Amino acid sequence: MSVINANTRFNSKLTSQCQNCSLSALCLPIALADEDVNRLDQIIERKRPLKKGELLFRQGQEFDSVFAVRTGTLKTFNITNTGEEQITGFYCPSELLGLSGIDNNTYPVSAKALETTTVCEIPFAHLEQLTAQIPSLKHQIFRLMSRKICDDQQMMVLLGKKNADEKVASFLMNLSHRFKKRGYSATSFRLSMSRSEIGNYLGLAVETVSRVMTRFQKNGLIDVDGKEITIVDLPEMEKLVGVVEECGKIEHA
Amino acid sequence: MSVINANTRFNSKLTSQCQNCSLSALCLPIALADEDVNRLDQIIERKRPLKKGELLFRQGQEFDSVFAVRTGTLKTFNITNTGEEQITGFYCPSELLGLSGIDNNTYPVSAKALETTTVCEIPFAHLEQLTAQIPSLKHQIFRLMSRKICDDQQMMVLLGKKNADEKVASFLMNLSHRFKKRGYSATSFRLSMSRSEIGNYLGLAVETVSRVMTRFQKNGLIDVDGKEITIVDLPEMEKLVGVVEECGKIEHA
DNA sequence: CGTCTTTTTGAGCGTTGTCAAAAGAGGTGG
DNA sequence: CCACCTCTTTTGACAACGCTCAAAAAGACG
Repeated sequence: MSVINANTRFNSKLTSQCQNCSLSALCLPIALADEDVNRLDQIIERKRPLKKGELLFRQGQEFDSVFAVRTGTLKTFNITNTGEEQITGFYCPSELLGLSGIDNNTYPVSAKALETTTVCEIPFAHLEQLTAQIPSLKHQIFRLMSRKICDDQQMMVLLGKKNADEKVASFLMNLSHRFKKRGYSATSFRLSMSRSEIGNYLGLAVETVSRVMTRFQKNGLIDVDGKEITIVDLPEMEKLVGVVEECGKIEHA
Repeated sequence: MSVINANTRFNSKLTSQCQNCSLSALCLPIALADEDVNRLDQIIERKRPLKKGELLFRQGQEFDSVFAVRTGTLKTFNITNTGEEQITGFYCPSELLGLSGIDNNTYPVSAKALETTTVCEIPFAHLEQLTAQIPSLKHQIFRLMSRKICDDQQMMVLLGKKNADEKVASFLMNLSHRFKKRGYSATSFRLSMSRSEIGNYLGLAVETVSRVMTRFQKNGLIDVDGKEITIVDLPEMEKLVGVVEECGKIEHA
């Protein structure tokens, strides 16, 4: 479980580029001119896949790059002084992680692959240079960071105000929305994280997560088969989510 | 309690400018050339003071500007679908708010003055233009947003993992650090928010906040006199804070 | 000085965490 | 391919932390 060398490229020539990447519409939801996409392409490094459990970067490590998930899932987490881990986020394909490292030039969290995962590495210094030439790229980065702030604040509402049922429902519906946006089923998907990781993330004990999910199934809200989740009663689940999810709900141009 | 007109300037010529502002070192912790500070100055509007309870901006309102607090304090909050408010942050002098509005071009939260408060309004479109001419300003904005992401994640750890004692201790120590950074006493300060607002922010009932503070006083950790707080046993308080506060602790250049 | 709000304090209850153990899933090697 | 081991998930019993309700005390404000 060592941090993989940031310089290790993986078959760079053969892997798809931004133009061909099915995620580009999500990853770059701006109308970049072809030449601009090319310029972006040139700074992006496509790394060898991470195996389950491998670290993409480590808390305290010098910040170099932000990463876009291509396939797989990652979690980011802190290690508290009592030695336990606190998960601060899960990252699905098309999503960007590492932005929190800009401030101190150090990653404040570690990022670990939950399954075999491929990412695009975007050296931030290069990206920042490029924003001087492509103003819309700059705006896009501002927006991505702003969005992250919104999302985290919704998470704060979840942690501070919601009970166990609402937390679990919100978590599942959040994943549902994210899968839907990527063109996957909004009602049927596979959890790449363990119950324990869900509980950790939601501020709940594992047992509580398990109990809530079982009860949801009994009540016909969802169907659980191990890590496979099917959302059966979408309206009722939405109702449980409750509080307005300002940032998550609104579709972005 | 209406939103004040964003165009209302307050005595713009007479109020201090960035060069003279005692907060500039915090507000602009970068070595901007004099001419650059001037350019920044020109886009900043200094608004008339907000009275306690007035809104600086309202959830759902179109995003125009970010704001730097000059004096006073603000809170940002969401209104949940059950009509209750969820406070997402408190803002002290030199701190910037409104960044979460960039993403949707809409403020996802409302901002309300907790006391008489003055702010500098920075129209974001102008600021963004200016970043094209001043790369270090652009970097500074990236850093500020990155910092906000770090801070919010620390807040997520607090809400998800800490008990009532640790939450209250963390809250007080966080304020202490912020006051210290601004040159005020780290051990003696005035809370501009009510117990109810603290509880709301920390995910605790008012009564719990009150009880914890009373107990802290009994145990010689702090001294409470209404809204006046004195931190008596700083090491013990730091110990209670517990988990590593990666972002908050490190001093920024 | 009276009224309204905020804060404090007390009592009792409920949700969720902890502990424990069984059941299930996944991985390894013979 | 099955047996075995380990890790994860589920389920149950119980306890505790923090919430709710209620009322008194202390401030704030006109």
